[in-house]
Amino acid sequence: MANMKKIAELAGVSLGTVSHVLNGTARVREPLRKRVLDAVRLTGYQPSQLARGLRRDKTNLLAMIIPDILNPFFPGVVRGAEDVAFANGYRLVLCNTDNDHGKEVMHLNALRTYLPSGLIVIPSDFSDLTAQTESYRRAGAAVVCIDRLPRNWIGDSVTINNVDGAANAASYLIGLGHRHLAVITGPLHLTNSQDRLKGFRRALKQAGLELMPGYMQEATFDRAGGYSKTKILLKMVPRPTAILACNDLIALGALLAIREEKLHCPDDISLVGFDGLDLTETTSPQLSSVYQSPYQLGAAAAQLALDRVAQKDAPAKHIVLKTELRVRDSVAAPRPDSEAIHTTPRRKSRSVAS
Amino acid sequence: MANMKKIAELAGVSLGTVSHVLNGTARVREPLRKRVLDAVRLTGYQPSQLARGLRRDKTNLLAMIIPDILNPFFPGVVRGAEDVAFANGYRLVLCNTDNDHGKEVMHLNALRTYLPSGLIVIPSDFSDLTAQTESYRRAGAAVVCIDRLPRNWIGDSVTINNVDGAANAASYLIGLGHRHLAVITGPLHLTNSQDRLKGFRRALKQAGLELMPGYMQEATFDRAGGYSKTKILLKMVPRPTAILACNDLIALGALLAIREEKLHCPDDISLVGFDGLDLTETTSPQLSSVYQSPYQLGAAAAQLALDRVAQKDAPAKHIVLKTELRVRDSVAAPRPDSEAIHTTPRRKSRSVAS
DNA sequence: TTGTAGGCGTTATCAG
DNA sequence: CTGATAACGCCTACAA
Repeated sequence: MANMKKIAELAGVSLGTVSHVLNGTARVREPLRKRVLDAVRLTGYQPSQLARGLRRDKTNLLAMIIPDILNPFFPGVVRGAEDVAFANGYRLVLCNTDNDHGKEVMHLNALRTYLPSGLIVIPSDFSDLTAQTESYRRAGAAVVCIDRLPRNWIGDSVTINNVDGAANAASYLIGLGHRHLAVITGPLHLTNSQDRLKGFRRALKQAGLELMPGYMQEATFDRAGGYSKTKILLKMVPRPTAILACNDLIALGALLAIREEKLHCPDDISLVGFDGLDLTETTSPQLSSVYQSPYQLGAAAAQLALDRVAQKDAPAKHIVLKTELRVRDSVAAPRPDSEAIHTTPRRKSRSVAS
Repeated sequence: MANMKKIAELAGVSLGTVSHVLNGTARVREPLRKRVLDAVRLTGYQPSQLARGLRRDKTNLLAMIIPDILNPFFPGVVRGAEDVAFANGYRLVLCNTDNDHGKEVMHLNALRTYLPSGLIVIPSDFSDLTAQTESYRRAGAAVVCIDRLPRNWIGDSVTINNVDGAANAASYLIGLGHRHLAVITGPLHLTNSQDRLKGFRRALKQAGLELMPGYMQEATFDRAGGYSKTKILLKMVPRPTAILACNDLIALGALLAIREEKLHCPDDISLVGFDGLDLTETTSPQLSSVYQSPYQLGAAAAQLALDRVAQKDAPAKHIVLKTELRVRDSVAAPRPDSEAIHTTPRRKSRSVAS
């Protein structure tokens, strides 16, 4: 490959001049400038990101650490980040942790030696990441945590309003007349799970309802988790008339369990998911869900990281994105016979922002 | 961060010795060796991948170019590649092309300057990539094309047996008694689309059936494509009794169109998808599909790339993975009244490998 | 405005 | 077996 030296020769100028032209780091007289640019075009020269990175102590790479790209929520996040990165001349290095903190630390340590400009992390759990990320910051790299936060996190972050999102969904169900609401949370060591539960609790409290013992089940954020916990819920007496599943995969598992128990959603039991993935549109019944935009989450994170690169010591930013309850066919008023009180049933209402 | 010089000082040896210990490039006497290793442990030293890459003319990065991580087929591919990469100390740089050849070329050119050891590409279309990839090969990087192949591709590749997969599905439908089979292909400038159509045609021919005019529709590989083309198919006279959708998203769109036309799958029309994504299990009816393993595709590609790095001039390898027809609820024998000939209906058969 | 030269952290060559 | 030392390609003072 061509390098700067060759360009310099071809253009009949010195190495420094080539660099100046390329980086606009000094005013170069037009004829020389043109000769350099011509040589660049002629050879298709592109500067070595490696050498440049070595010299500048920073590359145009953005490191991104996520739990698992196979979880349908994350591709959107990655894509959002990649688009913003690409638009600004950055590339994404992607790593999966499988929610394994050990793997996360390995990636964190390994990636640093590529001197990325920024690091976007969806933490594997609530472990403190300060030590690891601090070394990035010392190296001049921006660090942004998204979706959930590690213990003691005070740096930049992008999350969604989990509390309001969940509260909204629960309130909606309560408004339909439900009094026996159950919740299947994600792993409670994740801050987003905690917050969704908090929102659910808040809505119940506001309505003067109690969370019955056993009506709160903690599951993994996947179909299997939703399936098994729903099986438990459906056996309880009294059986809940509505379930808030704290993500869509859990809701999907719940739907399967409900179907398997020969119950009908929404007639026997209402179901609301969280995330609003595409797949909620193709189940039957179509799944109601608290929508959030994974793309926006990733894009905002990448933008925040790039901003931080430019403005090293602005105060930490905490972006909180909105959610939107999308009501579809999986919710209905409870059966009259299953409740003493019966409020007017509403169905097919449109979006309710939170 | 600590660097080799510091380690050398701390261990009281020379720079070269440190390098030798770290890379096993020369036998170093135990006491010295130990002192170096201790210094490394003490400082948490990690070699700069940038400097190393610059010197070696090659990094531990694997570049991966895919159409769109939002398409649910690709995350599996990426994950397979990442796992193999990670296990061998490599990291993945991920880029999306949106099937835009221009964007693809930009990525191709930009990524090269990071000197990745390998490049895994899912081509955006049938454009010739030889020029671009040749420059990778000259730089000593392995190039592997997967899923579909660009024009004139003679290098390493990993694909699936698209022809047999599609033929198998069509034969199965024919075996059920269907005589009016339609196919919705993907974009026909993609080799996988071409091959699936080829397989479909072969099965028809073998059964002495003809592909009726209009029964072959070309769509984009997404829900919208499947939806609109199915609408067309359902209006035809005679209406096809079975549709082979050349990927699952198309099948999903088809299902929606069928539902919207107040028809019933599989009673009125049988439907088979391609890919066997998770979402085929949660539709109703559950979607039959020609399964392939995206994870294996990605993993094989990464492995092939790493093998190639080790064995630069072994002959090009073309790995072809198998598919497996997964029969679920979306297929049935055609209605007796819709066909003169009526073969014995079969349902719920298990997997049929191809 | 342009050229020169030192050095970023490694690896690899070559003496000792 | 160990230690200097010269690149790798680029950026950036600093000198001209």
